Amino acid sequence: MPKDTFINLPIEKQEKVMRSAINEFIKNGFEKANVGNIANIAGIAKGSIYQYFENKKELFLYSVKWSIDLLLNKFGKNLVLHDKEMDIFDFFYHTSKNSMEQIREEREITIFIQDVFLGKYDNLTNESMSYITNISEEYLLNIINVGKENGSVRKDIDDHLLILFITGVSFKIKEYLMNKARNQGEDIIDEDYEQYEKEINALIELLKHGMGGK
Amino acid sequence: MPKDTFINLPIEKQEKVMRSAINEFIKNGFEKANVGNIANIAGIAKGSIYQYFENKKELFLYSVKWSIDLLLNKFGKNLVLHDKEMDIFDFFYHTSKNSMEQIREEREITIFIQDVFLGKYDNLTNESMSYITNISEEYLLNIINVGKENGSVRKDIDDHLLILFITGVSFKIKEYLMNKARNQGEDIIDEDYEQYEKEINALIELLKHGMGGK
Amino acid sequence: MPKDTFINLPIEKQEKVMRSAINEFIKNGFEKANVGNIANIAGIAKGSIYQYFENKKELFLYSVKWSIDLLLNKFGKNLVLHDKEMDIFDFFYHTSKNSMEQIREEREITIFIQDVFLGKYDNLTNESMSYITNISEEYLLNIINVGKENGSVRKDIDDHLLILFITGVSFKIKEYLMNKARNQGEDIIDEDYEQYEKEINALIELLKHGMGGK
Amino acid sequence: MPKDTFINLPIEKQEKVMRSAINEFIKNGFEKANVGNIANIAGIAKGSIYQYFENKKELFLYSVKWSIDLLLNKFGKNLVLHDKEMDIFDFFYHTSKNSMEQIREEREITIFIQDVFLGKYDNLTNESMSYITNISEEYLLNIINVGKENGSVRKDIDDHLLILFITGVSFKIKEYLMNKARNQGEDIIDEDYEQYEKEINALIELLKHGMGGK
DNA sequence: GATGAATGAGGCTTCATTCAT
DNA sequence: GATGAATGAAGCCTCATTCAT
Repeated sequence: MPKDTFINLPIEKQEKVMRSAINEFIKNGFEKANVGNIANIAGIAKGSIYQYFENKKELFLYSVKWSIDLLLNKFGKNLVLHDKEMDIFDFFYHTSKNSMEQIREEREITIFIQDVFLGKYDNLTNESMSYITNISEEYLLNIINVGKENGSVRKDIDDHLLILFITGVSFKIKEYLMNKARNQGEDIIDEDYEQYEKEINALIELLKHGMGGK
Repeated sequence: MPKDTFINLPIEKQEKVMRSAINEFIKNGFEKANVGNIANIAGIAKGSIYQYFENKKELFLYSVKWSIDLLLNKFGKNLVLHDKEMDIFDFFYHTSKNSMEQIREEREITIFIQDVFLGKYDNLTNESMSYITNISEEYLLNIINVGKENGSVRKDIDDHLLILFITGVSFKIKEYLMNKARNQGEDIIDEDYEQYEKEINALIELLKHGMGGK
Repeated sequence: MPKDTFINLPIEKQEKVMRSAINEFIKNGFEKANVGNIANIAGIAKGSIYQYFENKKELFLYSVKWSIDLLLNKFGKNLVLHDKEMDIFDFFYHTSKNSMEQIREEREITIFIQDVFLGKYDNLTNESMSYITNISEEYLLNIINVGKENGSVRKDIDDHLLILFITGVSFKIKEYLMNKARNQGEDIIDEDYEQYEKEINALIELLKHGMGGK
Repeated sequence: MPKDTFINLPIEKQEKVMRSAINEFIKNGFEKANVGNIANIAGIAKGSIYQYFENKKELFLYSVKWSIDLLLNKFGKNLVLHDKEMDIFDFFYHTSKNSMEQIREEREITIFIQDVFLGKYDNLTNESMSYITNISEEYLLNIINVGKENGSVRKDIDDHLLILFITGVSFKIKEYLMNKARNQGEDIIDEDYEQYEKEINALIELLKHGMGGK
C-alpha cells in the first residue's frame, strides 16, 4: 500500500520512518499526529512522506501492517503449537512469556498494536482490520480444538465462548503488563519479571480451574 | 466542573446538551468532534457551549461524569451486594442481566462509557479518570472479599489477580454485547436475549470452574 | 450560492469583499488568486471568507454572478430596444457608447466579465455559465429580427451567422476599448472619447455596408 | 530558448515532449499543468525537463513558439498572397479552408494557439507575445493594402479599423470551428465540411457587403 | 444570558525545482 | 546526459474560541 518509492528505500530507512510514525501515533492519536513531526524525527523532509504514502491515513494503515509483520517475524515462531500432546495451559504459559519478551524488546510497537486491537483508531481500522481479528480467532480455535482432543480442555462449552473467555483474560494480562511498560519506560528489572511470572502462573491456574471456592 | 450557567439550566436542556455531546464524541472521537454540531443538535447556539463550559475538553470530561452518574442512578442500585450470603456468581449473573438492560435502554451512553474505559480518549481521561478505576476496583474487592468469606471464592489467589481475571472476562462479555448493540442498532429482540442469557451463564460457569478438562 | 452569513452582511461590506475578490482574480487568475489577499484587502479575516463561501471556487462563481448583476443594474436599462422602428445600427451606436461608460465607471468589473466571456477561467465557468451565452444570443436574435422586420437588416442571411458576425465585431470593439482601459488605468480623457466615437461609427458603418470596394 | 540539451535531441523526441506539454497546458492551464505528467506522457524523466528548459514557464513559452512554427511550416505557405490582382475575399476564402484543414490535422496545437491568442495565459505571454500580434497585424495590413490598390477594398476606412473588423469576424469564425472541434473530437465528417463551407461563404459575403438591408 | 459572526492559528497536501547517482 | 527521489515553500481550509450585539 505504500508507493514503490518507499518499498525501494533501504530497510533501515523504512524502519526509521515507520518507528517515527508509530511513536507519533501512540503519543498523539491519529488526528493530532503531526506529519511534520514524523518526518523530522525520521530525519526526512515532510514532502518525502508524501512520496512514500498517499496520505496520513495510508501511513497509519501501513504502520499497523508493518508492526504486525514485525512482531510476527520476531516473536511469531513461538506462537505455533507444535506438539499435539502439549497441555494447552503450558502453551499459554509460553506465549505469555513470549509477550513479556515482546514488550521488553519492542515496547512502542507492542503498545501501538495493542491500542489498535483495543479499538482506539476504530474509524481507521475497522474496515481494513477485521481480517486480522479473524486470523487470531482461527488461531485460537485451532488451539482449543487441540486441547479438546487431548483432554486438556473441557468439551461441554461452545468454542466461541471459550475464545471469549481466553481472550478476555489474556487481554487483561497483556494490558496489565503493558500498563507497567507504559509507565515504567525501559527499565523493567529482573525482579519485576519474577513477580510477573508468578502472576501469570496464577492467572493460568484461574483459566484452568476457575475462581470458584472448594 | 461546568459553569453555573449550565447548572442553572432546566434539567431537560442540560440533558439535551449532554446527549448531543456524547453522540458527537462516539461518532467522531474527541479531536474531530465538532462543537458546532453539538450545539446544533442540542438546539442551542455555538457560543452558548462556551457559556456553559470552559472549552471542548471540559465539555468532554463532564460528559463522562454525567454519563457515569446517569448510569449509576438508573442502574446502579442493582450493583450493590446486599446479601452477604449470596453466591457471588449469582451476583455476577444479576449484574450481567443488568448490563443487558443498560445497553437496551441507554445504548449511546453505555457505548460512550465503555469507550472511555477501553482507553480511547486516553490522553483526556488518564489524569482525571484514574479515580474511577479505583472506585470500581474497590467495588470488586469488596465483592471478592464477601465471596472469600462465604466460601464461594477460593482463597489461595491474590485479590489483585482475581480482579484482573474478573474484569478481563466481564469486559469481554460487555464488549461482546456491545458490539451486537453497535451493529444492530435499536432492534434487539427477545429471542436474542434468551441466547445471550445462555451464553452469560456459560461464561460464569467458566469463571467459576475454569476451562480445564476432567 | 454564498451562505446566508454573506447575504446578511451590509451591502457595502458585501461589495468590498466582491470587489477585492474580482481584483485578485483579474490580477492573478483563479489558481494563483490568494484567498488571504482577498480577505486582507477586503479588510476581513481569512476565515471569514469561508463563513461566506464554501470554497474559493464558489467565491469565484459568485463573483461572476455579482458582476453581471451589477452591470445589468447599472447599465442594463440602455440595452433594451424599445422602439421597433429604430434603425438597429443606431441602436448599436448607443450600446457602444454604453460600453464606454461601463468601462469608464466600472473598469475592473467590466474587464473581469470580459475575461470570463473570452474563456479564461473556462474550466470553472463552462458548466454554470453556458446559460449566460444563451441569454445573450437570444437577446441579439431579438434585435436581428426587429431589424429584419423594419428593413434595416438584409434578410438573405441566416440569423445564426448574423449573430456570429455581430458578436465578432462587437467583441473586437470591446476588446479594443478594454485594452486601452487595461493599460491606461483610470485616466481616459475626453479627447480619447471623441476619438473612440469616430472609430465606433466607422466600425458600425462596416457592419452595415461591409468593407468591399465600390 | 530551450537549452542545447533539448536542441540536440532527435526531432521526434523533441516533438513528443512538446506535444505532451501542449496537451497538458490545454487540459489544465498553466498553473495546474503538472511537469510530472508532461514528462510521463513524453516518456522521459521529470528531471530531464529541467535539463531541457530552465523552468515551467520557459517550457510553456517554447511550446507557443514551437506550435506557431509548426503551423506556419505545415499550413503557412497558403497564407501568402501571391497574386496582387487576387480579390482579397477570395483570399479569405482560401485561408478559411486552410484553417479547417489545420483544425482537422492538428487539433491540439490549433486549439492551444487559439487559447494563447484569446488571452488565456495572459500573464505569461503578454511580454513575449506582443511581437506576434505585430507580425499578424502587419500581415493583414499588407493584404488590406493590396486590396485597396486593386479595388477590392473600400478606401475610406482607416486601415487600423479594417484590421479590427477583419480579425473580429475571422476570430469568431475560427472560434466557431474550434468549438465544434473541441466538442466533436476527431470525427468531423465530410458532410460537416460542406456545411462549414456554406457558412464561411456567407460570412465573407457579410465582410464584403455588410449586413445592412436594401 | 444567548446568539452567531469573526478570528486566525495550525495542518495536510501539492508540486516545481534541486540533487545525488 | 538521464533519472527519479528529496526538498520545502506555499496555500486552502477547518474549527475552537472570542466578541459584539
